[in-house]
This record gives sequence, C-alpha cells and structure tokens, in this order.
Amino acid sequence: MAWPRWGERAAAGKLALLPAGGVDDSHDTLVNKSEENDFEKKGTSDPVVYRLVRVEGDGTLVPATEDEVLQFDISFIMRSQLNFKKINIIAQENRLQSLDDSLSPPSECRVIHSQHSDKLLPEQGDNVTRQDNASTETTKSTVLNDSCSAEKDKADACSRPVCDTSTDPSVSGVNSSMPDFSILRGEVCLDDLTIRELQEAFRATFGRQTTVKDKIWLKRRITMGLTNSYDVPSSGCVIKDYKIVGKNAKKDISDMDERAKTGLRATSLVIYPGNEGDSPSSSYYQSEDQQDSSKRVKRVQIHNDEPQGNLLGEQCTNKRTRKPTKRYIEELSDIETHDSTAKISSPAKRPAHDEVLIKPRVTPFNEADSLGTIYPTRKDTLGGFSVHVPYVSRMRRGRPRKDFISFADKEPLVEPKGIQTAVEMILANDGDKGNHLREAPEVPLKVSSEKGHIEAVDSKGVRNLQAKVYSAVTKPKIKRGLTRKHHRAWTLCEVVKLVDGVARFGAGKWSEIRKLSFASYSYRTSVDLKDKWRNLIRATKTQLPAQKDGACPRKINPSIIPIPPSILLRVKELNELQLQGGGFTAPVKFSGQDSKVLQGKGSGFL
DNA sequence: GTTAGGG
DNA sequence: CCCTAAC
Repeated sequence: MAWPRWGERAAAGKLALLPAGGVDDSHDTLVNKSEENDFEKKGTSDPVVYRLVRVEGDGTLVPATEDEVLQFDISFIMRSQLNFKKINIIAQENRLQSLDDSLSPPSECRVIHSQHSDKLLPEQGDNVTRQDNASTETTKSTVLNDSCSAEKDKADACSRPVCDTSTDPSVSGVNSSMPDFSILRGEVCLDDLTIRELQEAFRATFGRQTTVKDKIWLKRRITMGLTNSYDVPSSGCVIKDYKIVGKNAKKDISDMDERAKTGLRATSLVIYPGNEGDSPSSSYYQSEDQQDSSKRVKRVQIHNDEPQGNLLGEQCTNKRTRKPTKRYIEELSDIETHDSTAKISSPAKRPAHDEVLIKPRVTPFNEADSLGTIYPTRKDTLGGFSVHVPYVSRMRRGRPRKDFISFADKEPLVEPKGIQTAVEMILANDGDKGNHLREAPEVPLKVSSEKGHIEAVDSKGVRNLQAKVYSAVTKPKIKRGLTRKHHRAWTLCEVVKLVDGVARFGAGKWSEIRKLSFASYSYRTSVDLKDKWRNLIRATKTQLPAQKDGACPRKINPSIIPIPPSILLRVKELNELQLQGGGFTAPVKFSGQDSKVLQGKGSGFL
C-alpha cells in the first residue's frame, strides 16, 4: 500500500490527520514521507505524532482549530483501537467520500455529541475486538465537516464544562484566536522562548492548547512535532524548516533512554503505525495507551499533554522490544494510580478505569516471558478480576512440617512439573481401570477428608488456617491416590500375633512388635498395628457386651471377619492392664507369657 | 522415625 | 488405611 498523502488532496473544509512535520504550504510535498514509508515497510513501532489540519479552500493545510482538535480527539480516541494502517485505509475512503460530499451538500454531521458519547461508554471494551466497526465509525469521525457547525457547537457545549483545560484562562489569552504560526517560521530556537511562547508554539504545532508549564517537555514536544522525530534534544536545539539544526541530541537521547526505564506511560495522542497483532509488545503499549486515553477522554478530560504521560509516549517509541515484567506491571499500576488520581477528580470512575487497565496488562504477560518461554498458568482471582498467574506450588510459608520432608522423599515429585506428570499418569492409569479401588473413593474421600479435617480443626481450634489451606490444596492433589496401600484384611493369624506382641512388648511398642512379630508381614507397618489394636479395643467394647447380653455379634458386623471372643477378651484384658499399669509396660514384657497363658486359659484360645 | 489420634 | 501433630 502506498503511503497516502491524504491530506493534500482533501476537500476544502475537511479535517485531516497529518504527520506533524508534514504541514507545509507546498502541500504536494510531505517532509517526512520517506520516513513514513520506512514505517510502512519495516512495520516499526515508532510512533508518529500527527496533528490535525484543516484543508483550506486553496488547498493549503493549516492546523486545526482548538474546537476541531477537541472534536477530533474525542471521536478519535473514542475509537482509538486503531493502528495507523487502518487510519490510512480510512483516510483513503474519506478522500473518496469527501469528493462525493463536495458535490452535494453535506447531509450528515459526523460529530460525536453527547448522546453518542454516552452510548460509547459501554461499548468501549468491544472496540478491541470490533475493529471493523471501529474502523467504519472512525471513518465518520476522522472527517469533520465544517458545515456542521451547529452540531459541533452542541458537542462543544457538552464537552466544555467538563474539559476545563481547553478553557483554562490561566494558560493564555489566545483561547479562541488562531495560533500564531509565525512563531514557528524560519529558524526557531525554542530555548529562547518563554513558557507562554512555548505553549503558543505548541498550539501552533499541534493545533491545540496545553497547560503544561514544563519548558523542557514543551520544547521536546514541539520539536518532535515539527520534525516528526523522537530523537530530539530537550534543549539547545534550533529548528529550521522542520529539521533539527541544533546539537545536544545525544545527551538527550540517553536521557530519554534513562527515563524509558522508569516506565512512565503515554497518554498523548500518538499513533503507532502498523504492528497491531504482529507485535505484542507494541500492541500492548498501544492498546494500553489508547485505552487509557480513551478512558480519560471519555469523561472529556483532555489532558493529553501532561508531561508525565507523554514522557513514556516518547520513550516507548525507540526501544520497545521488551515486554513489561511483572514487577513493572505492578509498579506501573502504582504510577497509574497516582497518575489518575492526580488528574481524574471523579473517584466514581476509578473502578471502571482500573478494570480496563488490569486486563490487558496482566492477562497476556504471565504466560510468556520476554524470551518467549511459556509458563504454566492457572486462573486466579485478584481483587475480583480473573487473571492468569504462574503455576507454582503453594509452599507453606511457616516452619516446614517435619513430615513434609519424608513426604517429599517418598514422592520425588514435589516440583510442579513432576506433580502434574505423576498425577496425570496415575489418573490415566486409573481411568483405564475405571472405577477401581482407588478411583472410586477418590473424589468423595477427598472431600470428606478435607471436610472432616476442617471440622476437627475447628473443634480443636488449635491448628492454624495455613495448615488447613495447605492440607486442603496441596495434599489431595499430590498425595491422594498415589500411595494408597492395597487393602489387606487382617487375618486371624495376624490378629493373634498382634495380641501376642502387645502382651509381650506392651501397647505402643508398635515398631518393636512389627520387627519381631511381623517380620514376615512387610506390608504391616507400625501404624497398621496401632490402628488394628485400636480397632480391636473398639471391638471389645461393642462386641463383647453384646456377646454377654446374648445378642449375636455377627448381626452387627456381617461383612467383617468375626474376631473370636476369646481374642477379644484377651485384648480387653491387655488393654485394661495397660491402662491400669499406666506407663508401667516393662513388666508386661516378661509377664506377657504368664498373662498370655492365664488369659489364654480364660478365653479358651491358644 | 515413631507414636497418638482424628478421619 | 490416610493424614497429621507431637515427640
């Protein structure tokens, strides 16, 4: 696509966007045409500062008036999810359309007025995806027909009261008059100008006023506008024929880079040519800036000339290959907060404002770093917003649990990757098996366990919340289903060995019992022995009385292997003995044989 | 690592 | 049989 010179042949009375350096009486020649073609070819993300111009009757281009700029700003930024390419297309369409318009009286005023603006509010978020619509709408808005003055006044009337800057009397008295373009003619040394003059020069350059009193910024901005270049010094430069004649550019560029690191944001009306879609970093800033701008202008807050905002607009242009880091995003949010609060008086718009800002910032960038490495992310909510955050294991922050180490030893898959892999493998295997022993109780067990655990915690009121969270979140995912032991029913032989072991070593000496009595039962752990002993004791309390009462114990536990009453009696006696003896377990060891004989006699077993 | 105890 | 705290 050839670079359009769509300002040059626009119909008289039309407004046109033109690269800032391009305003020239000899409208056949665009000063920076070649540069722009470079943009087109390379698709660089360097922004070009455009100014709004009006095509006079004789075909010359003059900077648009404040009102025109204001209107343009509103309508343009309202639909600011555009890149420059699209504007070019639109502009060419406009050229055709304007030719048509010149043949017949304009019947339609394409000025954004209040109703339209209000309607745009909810639509704002759609603009990102509704490029086509935005384009067509912009088609209308980028061409403002002067003959629609009545409509335009309406728009002014509604925007003025809110937009104080445009009528800020403290700025200058040149509010309504045409800017003094002579200030830009010939050799211009901005250093010699006062702030007032700089502001006037700014107005002459960009066609609109500024309240900025920062001399350096004004000079840079004007220089950029006149030269259509970002490599401009902040001082010591002379502009002649829209080119920099001065020096000190080096120093200032490094200064620019320096400030680029601080990451200030752009809010100005800067168009980034091309790149939308094929350069994430570029589109990031682009959409960011434009969204922000649109947000402000939506409330008709035309503060696009704030230095702090524009600084970044300047910066992000030369070197913008790096995506923002997380920290950068966070810091940016802080800056944004201050920035906005400083400029936006209405606190009511804060939530919506943030909402728009957070989304584009956070969502895309947590998934890949600057090197393109993809990180696993998970959805999380942050302050009510759904965002992607890196998927990392949630480690306890407090003192590590002791058994976490052994736990980790058992499962060498503590790393997130490993966890996922292992879980996936297990699940896949289980999936093949269907509702097998492990799969079936998986989910209900998880829930009931957590629930029960929490309930226990609550009743105890001892364990802290973190432990709860940890056990609820991490444990089930990692551990559950991985190492569940195959269920082995206790045989009568094992029970006897256990009772014998308890009689010999005492209850509680589970490891000893396991070593000595369960050497050939490797699958029985000391915990198993303990649990079984506990169950035996419970059985004595539930079954023995029933037995005494004459009721049938099997009716109570029909599916469980019945434990002979003799053994239960022995268990009961041993238990009572343990309780009576208290810590006095040693004698049991030696008297175990005796007691066993005695009890065995009583139970008629063994 | 072992034990106690809740689940 | 699991899980955890406490030792």
